[in-house]
Amino acid sequence: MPSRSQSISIGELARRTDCKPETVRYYERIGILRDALRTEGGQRRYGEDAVRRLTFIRHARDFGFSVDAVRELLAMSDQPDMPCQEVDAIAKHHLEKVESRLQRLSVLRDELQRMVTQCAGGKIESCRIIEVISDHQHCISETAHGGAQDLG
Amino acid sequence: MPSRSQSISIGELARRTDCKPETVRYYERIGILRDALRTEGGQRRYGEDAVRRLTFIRHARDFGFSVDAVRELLAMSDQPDMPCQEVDAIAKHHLEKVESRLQRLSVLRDELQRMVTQCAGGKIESCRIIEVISDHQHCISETAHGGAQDLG
DNA sequence: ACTTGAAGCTGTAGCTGCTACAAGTTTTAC
DNA sequence: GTAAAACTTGTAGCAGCTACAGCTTCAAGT
Repeated sequence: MPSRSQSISIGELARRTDCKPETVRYYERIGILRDALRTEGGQRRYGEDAVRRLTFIRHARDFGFSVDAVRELLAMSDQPDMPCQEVDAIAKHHLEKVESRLQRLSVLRDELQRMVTQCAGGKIESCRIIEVISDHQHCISETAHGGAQDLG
Repeated sequence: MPSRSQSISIGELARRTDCKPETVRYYERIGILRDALRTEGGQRRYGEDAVRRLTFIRHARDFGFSVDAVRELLAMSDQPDMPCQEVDAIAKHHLEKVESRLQRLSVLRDELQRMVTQCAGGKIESCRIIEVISDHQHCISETAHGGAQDLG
């Protein structure tokens, strides 16, 4: 059983784990945070265990693990006696994805760098950037770059 | 005026630009592809100009430009007499985003690499990976890694 | 000319991972 | 006791497509 004192409000939990109350409710809805205890008036109250669990979730998300991966990691961390091969596999798989993304992004960077430096600053008609986008022939790599979504 | 022969079907257009008919319709709906001519029966028919425009769009997307950026780039490429400063600005801005993303991803890779290599392969209880995710103290960088979404 | 099957049409819902309302209720502090 | 802050649920929105369902049209073969 978790700690006796279930006195943390959703707002405080959010503050302590650097996220928003909406996100906490979202995690509850999709089932990676357990349903919270409620006050008589129906508000959620949490204990320290929830802080730990949510910290884990947020941290794993920071590492770029998908919510599904986080779900698996959580399930595993709830089974401390099991061997950690699967944890290892998930992490390695993720690492591979990060590495391949890194590869593609750096090709992209080179391509962009090249096209920016080659722009002579004249008319659009003769702009190197527009030219390169118009015609893949101008690219270094023959294959698609694979996009670069979510660069926020 | 574009070419006289508007005889390319949406499927063929999609094939020639390496995307799907749904995507073409989507681009039309959001207004970056002009409304196509229609057969009597209501099917879309395109000319070579549409192939060029869609190629531009897809290629710009491959470079990671957002749809909004693509919209601006298209508007500019339609004005060949204008100076290309703005094109340049968009590309540079994008390059910066790619570079900062690269930075963060490589920090992430190092972190992941470290945690994978340190995993001794025992029980979850003592698994380095779970440990690191649980406690940010174990990380090299003090700040958040910023996520690594969409690594597909 | 007729049939068949592929390809097209519209409209809507789904994906990820939240975020942002609106309209009402509860808690907290004074 | 009251006012403000924080909470509640439910729903819709973001990007950039993708995937249906249920129907229509087109192109090719006979």
